Amino acid sequence: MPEGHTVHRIARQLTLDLVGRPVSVSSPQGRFADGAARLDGRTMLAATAVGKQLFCPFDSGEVLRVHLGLYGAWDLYGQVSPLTAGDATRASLGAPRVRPATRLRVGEDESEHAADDGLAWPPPPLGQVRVRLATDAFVADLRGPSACEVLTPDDAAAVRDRLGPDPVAVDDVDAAGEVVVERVTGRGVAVGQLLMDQSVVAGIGNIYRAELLFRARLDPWTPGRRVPAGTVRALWRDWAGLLADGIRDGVMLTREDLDAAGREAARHDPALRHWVYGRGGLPCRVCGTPVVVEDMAARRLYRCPACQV
DNA sequence: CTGTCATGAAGAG
DNA sequence: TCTTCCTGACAGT
Repeated sequence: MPEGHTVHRIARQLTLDLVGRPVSVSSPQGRFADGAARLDGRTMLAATAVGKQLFCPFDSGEVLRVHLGLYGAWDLYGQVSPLTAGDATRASLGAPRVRPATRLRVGEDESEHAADDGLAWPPPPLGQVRVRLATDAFVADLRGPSACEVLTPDDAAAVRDRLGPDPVAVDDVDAAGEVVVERVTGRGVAVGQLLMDQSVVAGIGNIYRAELLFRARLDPWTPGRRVPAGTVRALWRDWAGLLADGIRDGVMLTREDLDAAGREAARHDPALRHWVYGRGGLPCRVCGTPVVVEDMAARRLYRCPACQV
């Protein structure tokens, strides 16, 4: 499910297929009925991700805010615009009323696949759909979010202000990096915990956390104030690069050691994608020492006890 | 069928 | 640091 790259991809998708159009907003499940009624028929003005949060301002002056949490996902149907040149063959299959089809699950491991859905348009909601955003040609169904609410622009800005920098959302990447340097080196909390703190840096989840720290060969338990500023800058730049890759490819592939063939294999096999995440007890890909799994602030932490110092 | 686990984070104490 | 919320996949019975 979602770390930062997923939400940026969703923002791009909604920008292509909903922004600038009046959007039919409903809540098939009913739990967002009031919010849906306030937005229904309004034009979506933008769709923007900051960290793991999605903000969609409407011409009513209100802002839809969505956070997927641990389980949230979007299902897309109909004429789904290609996000990158690479998927160009697989978009908009035919006229929606005749051949709805492309169901594209975004949020899980993003193995997006088209599936023939039958004949009905609009497609019947699958599962508990909190909100449906629809045009004649495109449907986006949101299931299982931890947050889905309508905010005033001020309240939306307040939420954004509580977040640390997101490399994709900031104007000046280097200046934003200095903010992260201050927020990491100013505290005694473990750096592994600080990278997961959305008010320090936005968008990093458990997988990127483990992988960024391995790539830096840095022990996650190092207190923030013991991490050299240059190391934090390098972590920030690495995060910016990994996020850009994830947005482009739709996959969290964090191994820079793979050649083109290796990367292609890893795209299809989650077991090949990471250095340490999910590899507890397995040999470190660099030194062979078993990867350690332990708890850090109630989340699973993966690290190589030999490489990361 | 049940139990377990998961890429998140708010809120209580 | 613990509990709670939300959903789905999968392993085991």
